[in-house]
Amino acid sequence: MPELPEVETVYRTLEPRLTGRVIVGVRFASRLVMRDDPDRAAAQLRARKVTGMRRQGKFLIVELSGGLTMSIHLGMTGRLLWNGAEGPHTRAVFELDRGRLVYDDMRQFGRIEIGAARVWKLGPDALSLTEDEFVSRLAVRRGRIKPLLLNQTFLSGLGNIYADEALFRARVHPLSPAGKISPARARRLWRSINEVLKEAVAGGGSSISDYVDADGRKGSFQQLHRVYGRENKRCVACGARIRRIVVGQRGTHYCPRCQRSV
DNA sequence: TGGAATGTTCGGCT
DNA sequence: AAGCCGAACATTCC
Repeated sequence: MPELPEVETVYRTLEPRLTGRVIVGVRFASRLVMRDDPDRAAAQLRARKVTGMRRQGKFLIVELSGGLTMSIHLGMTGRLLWNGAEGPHTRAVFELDRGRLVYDDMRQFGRIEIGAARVWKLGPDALSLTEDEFVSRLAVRRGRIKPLLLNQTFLSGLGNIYADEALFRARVHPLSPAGKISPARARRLWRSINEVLKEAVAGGGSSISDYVDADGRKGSFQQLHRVYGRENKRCVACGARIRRIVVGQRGTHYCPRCQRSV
């Protein structure tokens, strides 16, 4: 479900509802999603006020009174639903003084943690990194560009969909050695990343299978994907067949005619 | 039945 | 050290 645009959309729909609310009760229903002692974690959260919220990469960070922080990663199928109904995959419920927040996660790859330990390890957010910074960080890298874009310590927020979409827009082959991409093309890639992320946020994210925002609404950006999920379809730019290969164990979609700079 | 799915982490190897 | 690979995590869908 969640790459930067989807998490940003959840953030935007949730932040106005959550800020200022007081947590009156917490229930964790999964030891996978909450790895610490769930009773202890619930006790730590209870009676705290939400003082603010932010997003870094694919993490949502909830700031609480008393200096406590809770970080939430939606994994692959996590959903945060404002006043949502509980279902078979509900893994946590936060009761607030007004309203409730339901965390639903079919595959349970998501995590809710007290503190922000994993957030400190992230690289710069994909939407806050400057063009010059991106180009210089890229130049010293040895590996291939696609796995690098998915590496959250290099850049945080990009996932499989937007990595493929950004590479297509910049006409960069996913197997290109990152350090050998010319500065001009690296700048174009930075602009493509920014462009596709901002357009996706404007479209409310991509709903491939089950992503919805905190109000249960689907995104629309999947309709504008140019390569992701379009294997064997015509390239929107040149008409060639979109190809799917596996890179770093992830399905990777690209146009063999447009993306030649290996 | 096998494979794939918007993600991350860990161990092993070079 | 960096980077690559495979496996693992859990569940559903085609």
